[in-house]
Amino acid sequence: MDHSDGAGSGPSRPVTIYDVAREAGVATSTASRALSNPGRVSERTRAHVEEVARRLGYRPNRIAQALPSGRTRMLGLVVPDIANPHNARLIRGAEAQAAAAGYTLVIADSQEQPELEAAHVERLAPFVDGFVLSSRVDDAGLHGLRDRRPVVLFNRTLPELPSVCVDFDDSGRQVVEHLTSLGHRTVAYLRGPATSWADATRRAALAAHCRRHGVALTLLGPFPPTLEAGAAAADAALATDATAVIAFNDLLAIGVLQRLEHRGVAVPGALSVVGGDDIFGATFCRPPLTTLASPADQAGRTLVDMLNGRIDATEVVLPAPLVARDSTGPRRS
Amino acid sequence: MDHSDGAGSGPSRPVTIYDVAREAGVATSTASRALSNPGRVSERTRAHVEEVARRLGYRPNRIAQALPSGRTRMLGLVVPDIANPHNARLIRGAEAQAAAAGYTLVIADSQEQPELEAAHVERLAPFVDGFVLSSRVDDAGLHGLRDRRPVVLFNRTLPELPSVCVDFDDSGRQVVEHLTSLGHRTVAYLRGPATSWADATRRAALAAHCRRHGVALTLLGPFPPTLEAGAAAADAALATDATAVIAFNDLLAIGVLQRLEHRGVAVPGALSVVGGDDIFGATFCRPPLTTLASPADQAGRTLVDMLNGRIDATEVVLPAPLVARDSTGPRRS
DNA sequence: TTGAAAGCGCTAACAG
DNA sequence: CTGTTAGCGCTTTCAA
Repeated sequence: MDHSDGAGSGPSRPVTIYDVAREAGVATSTASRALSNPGRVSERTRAHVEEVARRLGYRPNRIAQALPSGRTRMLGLVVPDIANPHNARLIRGAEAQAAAAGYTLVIADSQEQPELEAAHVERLAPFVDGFVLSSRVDDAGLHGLRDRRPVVLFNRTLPELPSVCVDFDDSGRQVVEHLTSLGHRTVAYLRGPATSWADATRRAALAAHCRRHGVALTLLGPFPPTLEAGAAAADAALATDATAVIAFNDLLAIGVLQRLEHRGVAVPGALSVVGGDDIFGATFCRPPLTTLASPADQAGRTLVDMLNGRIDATEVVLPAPLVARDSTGPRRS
Repeated sequence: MDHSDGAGSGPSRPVTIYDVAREAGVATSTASRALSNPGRVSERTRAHVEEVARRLGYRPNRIAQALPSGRTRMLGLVVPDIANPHNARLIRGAEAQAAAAGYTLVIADSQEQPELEAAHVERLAPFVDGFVLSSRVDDAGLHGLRDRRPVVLFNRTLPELPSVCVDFDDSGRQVVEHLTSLGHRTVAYLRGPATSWADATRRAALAAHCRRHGVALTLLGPFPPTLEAGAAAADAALATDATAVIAFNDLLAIGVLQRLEHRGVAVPGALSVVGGDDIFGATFCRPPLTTLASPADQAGRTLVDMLNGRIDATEVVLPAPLVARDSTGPRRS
């Protein structure tokens, strides 16, 4: 099928606003106003220009629009691991809200590497109006970026930067109380990446609540937050006298579960295991994982709203209720 | 034109190539050449301009660069479900190869909705030099897009469009032979989305191989390719006399496994289950899932190479070997 | 209400 | 090898 308009004369160039203006018999500025700034032009003209534009199949060149204004109506979202279902929820939430506001969300995966994250941000920056970051970059790097583009942070706080975080303190309390109610007095925390603000915060909250409840807390790691790292993490935990372990996230926790099964350690009989974000898999691993229901989708929506200035709060904290499944149980006697 | 910088008055505008040229005492075109077209300028000048650019902190305005050339060095990748770990592998592969070629990959999630996919493509098109699509859009829609931007397809073929597909025929053969070798003679296929080319192709391959081996094949569905849909799919399968079921993908297969356990149906004792893409979760669901090792990461790399013209093959077919785990076993007697 | 014209920052002819 | 200049397509003053 031939969609060209100039009777078979070469590949037809895209229709510009000049074509529309000429065809409609008005100035380009009038055409521009009619199309994108209705109200500053007579109704008759507007309708006419619009009709012509439609007839010609005119599509504004977004790049050209962006050049003078500097605005592209695109938002960047960088996650540390796109294979982690937890981030999929963040993405879904952010994307829905971005679309609702007429923005396009572009997603990038930093694979837990701060350098890769920085590279992505560097590349995307010229094309986006702002960033949602689930970041592994250090504070200085984040501050540097802020001068270029507006930034909002997921699960991380930094002075001057808006953020949405899980309530690590309260969820830490829930976990510790859950474990103490089951009789546990010796607990190990399996750390996530050293560059993770969430890990540091979670760890601190856990430490505080353990102290308050007279629970001994052992810190193990850091470990990569992956299924594979679960083996080493499980072995490390078994080398302590902990009767329960809390993992940085579900990926690590499920990996731990696999290793424990492999080593013949009963869960929760011999060891209780707690995860961190209630991902896909937490319901069907063996045993189903006790974890925290991280509200990543809502976080995504809220972050985009903040970036667009539709919410002017600067530090939003979202609850992450404990979901008790079968990987935790009474302390072995 | 006023390109002055006005010594310290107000928020410093970004430094442009004009600033660099003036500071270096050369023409803008010389500065441009020195920076982006080395070789057509004297070594001395090049070095000098580069030094000045660095000192001033010059960063080319990508939007401005893209306006005349129409090229942004960005590639779009749209997947039907970003929460499906299978797609995460596709993304990883594509991203790595894009980065290696100096491209930025922007990712979008169509949530299995053709309309949403079309909307994403529409929005991204002005900003990307081409698309990798794991598409649910119909053939006509795809052809329309092709006139706008280069497109390559994952797990779908269409005349005139380059594609990378899993070898559905051979993987179908492997599955059928695996099941017949276990004594199965009555098999059900749990369909995926009606808009999925992969589903249609897989189904056809399965049908052909079943016929060849004298196996009765029942088609059930279509079902959404989700964990949740697994319940209905399992129930439908149990209502037939099939002794083995093949699911469109692992998400659905794992959902089936959950439902079967819930209903007290032994796997593989009473029913064997086969998945489709070997995702995260396939190793630790109960029982571990027999499935096909879909080479999504390699597909991602190859697709990007095709888009960049680094590979000029037009239809690449990748093998997806059967991975036999514990969800398949001898037919119940 | 409409038109003319000046840029947005960069690249690419075309001269010199 | 380097400088001058004309756009890329659009928005936006500034006049009329």
